[in-house]
Amino acid sequence: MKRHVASLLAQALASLRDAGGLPADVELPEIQVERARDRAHGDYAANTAMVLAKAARCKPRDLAEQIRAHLPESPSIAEVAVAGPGFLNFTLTPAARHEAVRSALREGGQYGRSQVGAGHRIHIEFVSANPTGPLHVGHGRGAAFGDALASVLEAAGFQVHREYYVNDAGRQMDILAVSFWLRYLQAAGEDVPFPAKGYQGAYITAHAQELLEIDGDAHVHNAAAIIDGLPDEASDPEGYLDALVARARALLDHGAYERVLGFALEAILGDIRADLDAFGVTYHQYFSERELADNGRIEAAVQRLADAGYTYEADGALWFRASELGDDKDRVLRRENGLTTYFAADVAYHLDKVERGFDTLVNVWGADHHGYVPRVTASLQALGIDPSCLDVRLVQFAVLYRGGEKLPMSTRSGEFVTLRELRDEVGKDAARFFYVMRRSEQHMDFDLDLAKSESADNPVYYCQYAHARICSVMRQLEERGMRVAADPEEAALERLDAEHETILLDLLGRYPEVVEAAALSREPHQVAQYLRELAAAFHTYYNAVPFIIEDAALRDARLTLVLATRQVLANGLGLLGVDAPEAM
RNA sequence: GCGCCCGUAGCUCAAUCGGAUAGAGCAUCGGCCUUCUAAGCCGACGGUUGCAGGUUCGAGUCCUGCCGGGCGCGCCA
Repeated sequence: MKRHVASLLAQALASLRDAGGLPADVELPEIQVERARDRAHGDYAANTAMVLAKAARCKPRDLAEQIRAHLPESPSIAEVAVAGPGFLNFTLTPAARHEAVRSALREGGQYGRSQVGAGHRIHIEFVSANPTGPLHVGHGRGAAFGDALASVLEAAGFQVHREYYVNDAGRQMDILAVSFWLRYLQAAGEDVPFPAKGYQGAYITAHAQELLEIDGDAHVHNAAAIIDGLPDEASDPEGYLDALVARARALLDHGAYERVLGFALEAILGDIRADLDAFGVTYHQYFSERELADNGRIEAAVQRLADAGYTYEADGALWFRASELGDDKDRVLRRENGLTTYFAADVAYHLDKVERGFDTLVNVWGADHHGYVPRVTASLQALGIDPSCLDVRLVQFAVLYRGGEKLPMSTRSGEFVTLRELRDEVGKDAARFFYVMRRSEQHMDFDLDLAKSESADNPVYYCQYAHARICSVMRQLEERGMRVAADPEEAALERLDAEHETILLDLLGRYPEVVEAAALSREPHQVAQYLRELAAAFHTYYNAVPFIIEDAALRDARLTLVLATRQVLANGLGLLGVDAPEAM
């Protein structure tokens, strides 16, 4: 409908220009049509006349009048008015308003979906937490946001690929393997000390026990052979850890080291997948950094940067000239010890995404990674790729509150709330809705007590209750031996003239525009905001007007409206990964 | 010190590419269940959009400078 109005305006401008009402050389602006914020301003408003007034050397309101006079007739538009400083306000005909209800019921789960993104292939990478421990609440917002955004993009017709980048290479994997092995040895009865810098979590101990049950004592070495000759841990904890890794590699031969590492990785990644699954988050692909390295893709990417003339050697390392492309400083690609950096892998990863044919790359990152954006952008540019294809969505952390108290969050001390604990406490639906309710760049306070509360204060229940209430109305209807006339096309929607009904009709018609806007601006919170508004409009209507009444035609009209509302609630909640229950 | 994000009602947050009188919820106060779920509804109160300039028909939104909060500034990932 919005596009329809825009096209009417475009025709009017062309016709006005042909008639000499506009200078022939004037450049016609992009037509901007927006939903009127105020009902008194009709349904749609256009600022065309104000934008064009200066170039046309004409007063905005006069120009608006001329445009209005040249607007073609439309069966959807009841009235066009010039208002304020020069707005053109369009009011829809009742029939056009009713179309939303009929479309929602005709299209069902498809209502609100569009094709604006057709032809585009979007790669969206989110969460990508290191596979060294369980997901915590810091990852939760990225998960909820990324998944909802992917769904919203799909609804707008984009072809979306959801991916999790697994950092399963490098030193942290060695530390994981050693931590895991030591816990395994302890489970087997060996008295080995556990390093302070190892991964301390109980999840390691639990999975190490599983390895012992499966592989038996195949990887057991006595404690003395492991510790003898290692440097002093207290004076150099990192060096101690590296020596421990070297010792483990030496003792665990014939692939045993890889076995332990692989087992640890699979176990932890399995936990992460299970958590995400229970959170309603799914991926098309888990992309392994190690495979990238094993396939020579990292070396190839580094070589491409070198070929492009963007590298140099200094201090024994290979550097990328990031500072020539907008970054603060140059960045190391290959260290003095010959190993490539995490950044080098990331260059290769982004190059790989582009080579897989995606025209847009969306990265959902924690806000603490923002300093990393310029160097990735620079690398794309150096590789001859237009960096505007990359959109990094920075997600701010949410601070959890319980009983008015801020919950401590520190990864270092292991004092973090896991995503699983959050889900156990407030449920998947509340967690997901709360996370996407706010703009991702906005710092957020997450009130656990509120998310748990079964009250009107809780926006999740508020929206879900609206859906459940409609289901309840339908059950009541059936109990009284009535049904809604089967064909919504036949419903006498012209009987819906109460203010509450007009508001609801209006909101239902807006839904496709909300989804489209949320997709194009990549802001899924717009859907959450809309759903609260829709639920509020429904609850108001419910309290003001009885649905199950004697007048069959009016009853059918109202119930048809209500059924369409239920459909839109379900569709919108679905995009956010929140269930739409039939009863509370 | 430099860079990025944020600052909107007492609190948590919205505000459609720069659009018309800045909106919700909570809290506070006052109403509404014999009637489709009160997990709901109605009303009242509440604002110099951190401060000062600038850009223009029009600024919460864009630019500059301050103030305040968060994050980042490794041959870690």
